[in-house]
Amino acid sequence: MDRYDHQSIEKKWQERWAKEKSFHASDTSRREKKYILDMFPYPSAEGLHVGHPEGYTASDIYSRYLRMKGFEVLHPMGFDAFGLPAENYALKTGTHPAVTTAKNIENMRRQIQSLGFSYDWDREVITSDPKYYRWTQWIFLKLFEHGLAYEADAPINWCPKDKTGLANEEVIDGKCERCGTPVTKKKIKQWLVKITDERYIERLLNDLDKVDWPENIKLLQKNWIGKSEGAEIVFKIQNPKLQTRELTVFTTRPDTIFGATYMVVAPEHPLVQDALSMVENKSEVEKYIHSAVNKSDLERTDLVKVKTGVELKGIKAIRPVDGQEIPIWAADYVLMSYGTGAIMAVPAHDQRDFEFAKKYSLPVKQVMAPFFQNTEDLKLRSDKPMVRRKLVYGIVRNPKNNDVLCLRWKKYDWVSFVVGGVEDGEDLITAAKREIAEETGYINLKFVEEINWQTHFTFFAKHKNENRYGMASGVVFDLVDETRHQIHNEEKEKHEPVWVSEHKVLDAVTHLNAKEIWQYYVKPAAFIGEGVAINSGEYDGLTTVQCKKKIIARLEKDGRGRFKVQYKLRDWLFSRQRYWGEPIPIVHCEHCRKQKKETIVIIHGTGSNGKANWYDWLATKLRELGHQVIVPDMPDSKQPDREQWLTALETLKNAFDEHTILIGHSLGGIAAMYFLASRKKKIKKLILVAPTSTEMDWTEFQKQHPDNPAAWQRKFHEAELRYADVQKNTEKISYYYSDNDAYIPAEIPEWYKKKLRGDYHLLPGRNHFSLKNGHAYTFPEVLEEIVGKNPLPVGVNPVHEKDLPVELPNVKKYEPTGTGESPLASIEKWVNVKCPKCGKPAKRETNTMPQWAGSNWYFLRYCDPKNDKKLADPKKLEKWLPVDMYIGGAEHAVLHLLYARFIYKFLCDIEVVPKSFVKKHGDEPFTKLKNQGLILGEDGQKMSKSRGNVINPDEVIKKFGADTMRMYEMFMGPFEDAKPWSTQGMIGVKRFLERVWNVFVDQPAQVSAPAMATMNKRTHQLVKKITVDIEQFKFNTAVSEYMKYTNAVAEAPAEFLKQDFEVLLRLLSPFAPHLSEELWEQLGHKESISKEPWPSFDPKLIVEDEITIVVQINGKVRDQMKVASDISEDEAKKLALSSEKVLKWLDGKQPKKVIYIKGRLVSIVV
RNA sequence: GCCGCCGUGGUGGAAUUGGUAUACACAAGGGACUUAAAAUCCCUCGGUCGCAAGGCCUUGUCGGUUCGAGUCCGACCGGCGGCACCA
Repeated sequence: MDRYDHQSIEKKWQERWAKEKSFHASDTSRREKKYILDMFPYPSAEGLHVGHPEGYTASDIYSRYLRMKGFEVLHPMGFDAFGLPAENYALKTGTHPAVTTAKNIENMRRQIQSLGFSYDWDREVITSDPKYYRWTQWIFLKLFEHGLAYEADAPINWCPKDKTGLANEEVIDGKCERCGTPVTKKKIKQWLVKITDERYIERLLNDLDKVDWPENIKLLQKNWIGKSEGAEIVFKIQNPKLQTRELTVFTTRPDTIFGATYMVVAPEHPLVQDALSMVENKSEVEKYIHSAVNKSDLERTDLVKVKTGVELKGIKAIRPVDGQEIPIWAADYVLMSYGTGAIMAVPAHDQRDFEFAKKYSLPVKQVMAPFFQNTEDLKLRSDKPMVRRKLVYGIVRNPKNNDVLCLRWKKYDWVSFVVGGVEDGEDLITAAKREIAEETGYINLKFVEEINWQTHFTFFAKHKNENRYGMASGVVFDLVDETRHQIHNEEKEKHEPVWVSEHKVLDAVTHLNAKEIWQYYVKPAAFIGEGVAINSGEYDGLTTVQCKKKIIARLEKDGRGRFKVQYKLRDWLFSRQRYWGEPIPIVHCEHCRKQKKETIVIIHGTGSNGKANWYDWLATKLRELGHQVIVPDMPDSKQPDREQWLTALETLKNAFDEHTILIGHSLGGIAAMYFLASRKKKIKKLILVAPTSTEMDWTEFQKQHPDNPAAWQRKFHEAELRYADVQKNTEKISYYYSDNDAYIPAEIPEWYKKKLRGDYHLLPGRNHFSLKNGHAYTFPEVLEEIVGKNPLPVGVNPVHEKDLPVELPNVKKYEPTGTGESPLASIEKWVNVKCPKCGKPAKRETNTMPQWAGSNWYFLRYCDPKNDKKLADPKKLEKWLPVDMYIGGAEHAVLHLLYARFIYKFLCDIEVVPKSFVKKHGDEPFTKLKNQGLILGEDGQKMSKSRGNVINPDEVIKKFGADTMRMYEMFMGPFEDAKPWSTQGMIGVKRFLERVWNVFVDQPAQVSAPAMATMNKRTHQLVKKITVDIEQFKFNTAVSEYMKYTNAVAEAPAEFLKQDFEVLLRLLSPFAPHLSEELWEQLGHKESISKEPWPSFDPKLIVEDEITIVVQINGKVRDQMKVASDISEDEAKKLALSSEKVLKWLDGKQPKKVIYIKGRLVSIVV
């Protein structure tokens, strides 16, 4: 036999596998399927990186292993071929990106194939192929149809010098990668995908629990989604001249609302512009806003530590719970992009607000007291009464040496400050002074400061035989001189004064609440934990959790707020101003846009406002679709006056024409009718939602609702209402009512039915369509009535499905336009098209999709890569999905994996993936995920051209062979860890493979011996270990196991037979397939080793008959003994205790305890 | 700052999940074969004391739980990754 010539062997087998399509995945096979997926690469000009084969080898080993185990394995490969580098190269050289890309793909495919991976190349997908991106575009159309893709102004990174938009990767340290100019933000109209949609976001969060992924990746996604629960609270703004009457904030701590001492809005907040004309410090505000808005991201993050802001002088907000007026500031520590862009600042309980308040001397009001519950001997006793006491800590400092006066308690192991009760009518300072004199005798004290900080605690007061609830704050004094009064004996028995150095106070003091006060005194900070409400009126004494609930309930009742869930996740920016990407299949049509849209006016009911109930939700939805919506706050809504309301509506008269839809809820309904009856012109539609009526019995109403003064209502409904005129002045009437409305008796809708023609909709169980009874935040029925089932924005028209793909035009120039538009915008021939809706001249969308667009669904296409009728045949999807194992780099932990999950869920929802399948397998695409660790350069640094530590896989393969490279990459270390490359280390693996080869050369007798005897025990053990290691992705220990095994063979070759070698080759074939195939063939087999079954082992044969047991004395190994593996506990102990060494170590002493761990050790305790 | 992960010989790493720490490999040193080199094979290889038998110490540092800790708990030190004013 020849020398191990890896080059010719590897070439031979790669050609044979390709020719015979050895790794074809059959769609029709009856065998159980497995789908093993690699993250497909970007075809870069540099070609393959040594990092790629790590993941590919692992997945290849796993795939080959599963095939041998009898599974039908889908193991595909493709290319994520759209992207920036090809476009940048085109800019430089004029070479078409398609050409560059094709060349790079060819090279990379060759490199990948030279490693002998078992891909089914017939299923290759390339995202830049029109046959592929046709379906990427199709998915976009579906997203658009379902309201999940929309246009909005969004900021892009903009290089003012190059006049071009930049991708995030092109921004290095806040500067343009090419010219070094600081990057600014520019707002342009862009496409966004609504990944935050309520139909998806909770599923994206919760379904993480259903997948077998590394915990850190799941956590990364969870944090990225960033869910927080709290409340949305509406603050009234007192200045009547402002258009903005309200400021809505989001907070996770509604329980601290009484501590909101000021408001902050982001510099970009609309209130700022609105208020500008009437603030007293206009130029100051303007200056601040200008500098804040123009700060780059870099500057904003750089200045994290220094918060800046400016007060909007002359404008105040009103705290809803107690009507307190508080100032409003604009500051860039509040971000427009999160929540509502405005906060209520609670400096006592939020660190950022605290820093800001300190800097600008704003009041800090504590409303949550830290609470400590004492345990052990101070534990509360349920049979004793609870007494609340106000306490004060008297902290005395000696200015000469900075020592602090403490008390050491004699009966207990305590140290505290002087502490005592505050008597009724006594102020803190007097009380503290009195206690200090009584307990320590010091009388000459100089008042320094009151620590305006309360802590609460409970304990059982033994001396009084009662439970105590203490509320403590502190007063600080300086010691003037050491004059001391006599102390009572009673006090002397209890405790003694001790002086503690100020640095040691925290260690010395034993009471947690005293420590807390001291800490606040030394370094005041916000208390962000949970506690007990104080200074909060009727809410005092409630815990944070209780207080949150009560305050939210109160705000909801008042229509001033509601429970709210907020996420950090933003919508997915889905357009790029680039050439080399999928064109967005949309046509913008001016003609369609110009068609008149409806104006919608919503009139609220008694005691409500325009933001309450479902009004805001409906208004937002309608505005998103391009409608004009007016939701006026009606004057004096608690005591509504008809004439005032009609006057208010009269001021909106320009809004009423034949396109107007008027919605009135409750009293707003009757108001709408009075208004309509007084007019001469028609409107389009009147929608009445549980309207009141002139027929209402207000006496009965008052009985039912004693807290709701009906007098105003009665007065409102007194005037005559000509229902015929109402009917006359509207094209259509639509009426919504409920079957359990506490305010509108059931006969009222019946009465209306006779009086007004229209569509009457009964919606059971909806109460009065208001917040007070239930959670009427949304009203999808009315929305659908106005805009239809799947509303689309006007003038933005999707390309017909049959016209897909919208192919990229062939161009010569790739320069950006300088306006921030895509290079496609200048290709007039392509841009100008007929509107797919009206046929008039229109323009194509010129933005292209981001790279994620093609990569978030490619694993579906592998199931049916050539289908030109559908994205993929449902039957084939059913056959292969979900992906059983997905392998790739952790850098895709958040974006790619989140987007892919989202798109997959969407495709499940629209039944591209069959419903029955989803029901059975769920809607998570990747059951199991493994991240390969980074391969570093030989210097332990990240590989990079500039460091010159890049390893070229082509050279490695040429010199050492594909099998050696594959095995070495597995041997380097744990699959998921980062690890440095070592060419030296590879030599060890190469030697190993040569040894395997030489075993056949040197031991022909044994190898060819007839396989009569049973397989070696060592081989059984090998089968077990390798099987377990592959299942657990512990490839590094698997390789070491092969090495140990061959070392054992080399030591005693005569003990191993042909069948042992055959098993070794089968086990080795996933790791080193070329060598294994070659030797397998040389052993006389005709069929490929990949078609062989995976070896099995006999568990009985693995057990050694003789094992070594260790004897420990007091935890130290003192002896070893060889015993039969089935030795009993008693025998083992007896044997251990009789060992010579053990006797010597025991030295006559009797063992206290003897522990036996089966098959491991005997532990003797002396 | 917050969240997560990690720290074992000269190096990459192993350790049956709480049970003989340093498997397997690389490097280094010594030897065999050879005119020589490469290749190959054999021996040594955590530290320290000892002629030896053997003892003592050792998994970033300190402390704890346990018969027993690289593994569990607490504090600290150092490194890596993610997020970064998210109300």
